[in-house]
Amino acid sequence: MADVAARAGVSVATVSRALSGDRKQVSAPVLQRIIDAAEELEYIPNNLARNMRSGTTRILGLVISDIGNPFFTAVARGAEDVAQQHGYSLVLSNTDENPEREAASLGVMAAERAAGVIIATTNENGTALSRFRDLGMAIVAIDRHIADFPTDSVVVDNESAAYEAVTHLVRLGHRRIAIVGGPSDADTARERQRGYERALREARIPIHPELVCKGDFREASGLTMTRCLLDLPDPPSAIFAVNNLTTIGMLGALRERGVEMPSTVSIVGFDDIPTGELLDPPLTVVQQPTYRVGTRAAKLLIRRLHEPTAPIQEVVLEASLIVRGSTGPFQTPQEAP
Amino acid sequence: MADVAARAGVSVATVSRALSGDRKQVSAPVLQRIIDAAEELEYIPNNLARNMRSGTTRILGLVISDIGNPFFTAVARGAEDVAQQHGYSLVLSNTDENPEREAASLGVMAAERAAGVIIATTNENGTALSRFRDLGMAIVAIDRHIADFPTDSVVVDNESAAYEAVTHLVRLGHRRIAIVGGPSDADTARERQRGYERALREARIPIHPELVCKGDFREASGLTMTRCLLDLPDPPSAIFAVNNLTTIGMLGALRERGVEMPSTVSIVGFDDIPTGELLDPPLTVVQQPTYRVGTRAAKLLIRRLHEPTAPIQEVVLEASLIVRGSTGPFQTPQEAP
DNA sequence: AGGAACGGCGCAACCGTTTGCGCAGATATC
DNA sequence: GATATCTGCGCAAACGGTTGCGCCGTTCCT
Repeated sequence: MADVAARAGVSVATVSRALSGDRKQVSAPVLQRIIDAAEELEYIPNNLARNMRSGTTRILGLVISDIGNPFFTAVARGAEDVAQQHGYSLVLSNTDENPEREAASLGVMAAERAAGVIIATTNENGTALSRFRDLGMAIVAIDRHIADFPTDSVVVDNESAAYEAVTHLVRLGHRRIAIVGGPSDADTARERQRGYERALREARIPIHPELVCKGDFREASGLTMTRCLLDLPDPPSAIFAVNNLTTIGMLGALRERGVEMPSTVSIVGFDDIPTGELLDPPLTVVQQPTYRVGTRAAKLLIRRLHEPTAPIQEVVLEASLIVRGSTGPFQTPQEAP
Repeated sequence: MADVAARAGVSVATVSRALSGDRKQVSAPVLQRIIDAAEELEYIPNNLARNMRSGTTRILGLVISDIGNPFFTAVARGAEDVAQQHGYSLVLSNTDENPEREAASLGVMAAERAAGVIIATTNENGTALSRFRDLGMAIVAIDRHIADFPTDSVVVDNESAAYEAVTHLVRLGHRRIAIVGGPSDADTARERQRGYERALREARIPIHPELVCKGDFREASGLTMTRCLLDLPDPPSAIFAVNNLTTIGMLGALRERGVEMPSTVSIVGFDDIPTGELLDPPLTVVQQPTYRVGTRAAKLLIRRLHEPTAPIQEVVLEASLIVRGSTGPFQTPQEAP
């Protein structure tokens, strides 16, 4: 900047004002000289210095378990799009659901003086999180709420969506409907199970404990839980899988056993998988507005940066049931080939 | 930091040395006092200031077309893993193959004083790129080389992989083998086509121009090109699709026309798709070591940061053909049902 | 015992911007 | 024509660390 100032024959203060401060404070001819000089010198402002002065950056953190999970991939894309539009950068951090890595990530964000973070927390370290809020960092929770304290958040109406999915199965005549669930410490898993239970209750179908499985949202757990269900003396005629990876594991188990969809068993998954409609049969799923989760979260975060005292906002997005080929009318085992 | 210094009864210089400088320059008792003080005050060092002094950051840029593309998702995951291991942060930027957005992204990285960038370039703005190299930013090219100047890079041996894929089809007895290609300004597309041609030439199969299509690596182009091929008076018995999105589009076209794999047409795709083995039939693909592309690129970049004058290194990774169910022996049309 | 070498610490300059304040000259006000 | 107001710009102090240099006290060597 000193070079630019010298070349334009003014002080650095004036250059600063011309390039980023009040343009009204500098006269037209001088402004032009400065712009030309900056151009010729290929001047690139140093954000480090700028940010140090202002005490904050235009960096947003995205702390998630795994960018490889299609859900988070779409979230990341959405968040980055709006961040870029508003002149922010997005830094990515994968935690693999590991609370220590999550805490470390937040530490990095704090050291880097990120303006705020979007986080899908493991919820096992509210203390670490609250420390960073106390530091003045803006926080937006996605997918799951943060246990101990309220923040801006954008979540999906899991209960309604699960209810709708299971009701769809009920209407097709199924009565032995299993749920291949998630970890009970994740509120998303609990909400989806609640939707499952409400749908059955409303249909006056008893809830059989042996049809209610709990896993860890990973592919392997979907595989093993489905095997267990198929080994039951009276296996379910329909299965509801509570997340995308679980669904993929489940499909593996069905293929392994040669079980046919939807004739032998109907399948509905929560959260779409990338090639869901190319599968045979195409998968019936609850489709989450993943991209919009990302965009809304980023918008919420940026809004909070501008209005730190605005009331806390909780955005609930609706998921929608996409009926494709993996669900069909109940057939008694005798009917099946 | 001044607070910590006051509490420990030393100068800020000593605190700095204790916390990040030469630990040997500070005595054990003082060191302990400083560490305790920092702990109690919940001191978080300000990287902005630290970086401003040193003139560089521990931020790595990842500039790609779309994190939603499974190829880049895996690359990002790999890169972030090694970045995190080495204490770097990864900032993400999607360009959608738009040269202007690419240039803008690089501008942001430069302003943010990123230590280096990993980039899959559109190659339409060598000038913008070279400017940033001249600025002293380390650059690692992935997937594609950078047109005008040499840099560290990690690419896949596209030609050999394509050759292997097409040779696989030849060995199965296919002679009318089509290629659903990419844009000719992408060297990955050209290399894959070269592998295709070499395989045919070696098998003494003439190259029919009507079986050589060119698209833009997107799903829609895979769809339309495949339709054209199927409409041919003498349609191909096997198709080689040059990237993952193209393959997905192709599958859509085949399903739409009710064409069966592998009996009517054999399919091999370049670059695996997430649920490739769950499809019916499971897809035969050339599997790229995507995650390793990311890790190697990040390692290369970090190495260069430590040894700026090291000779330029070009890493070529091998892809491998995964034979699954979508390719089978050639059957004359009469044989097919 | 006197000087050299060394270990441990503080002083102060520096990194590149932003911004409050002050100053000079031009313009408006009475 | 003197005073008040405004406009355009420079001076210099921050922001929060790092680091070369120098000072002091101790230990080691002869």
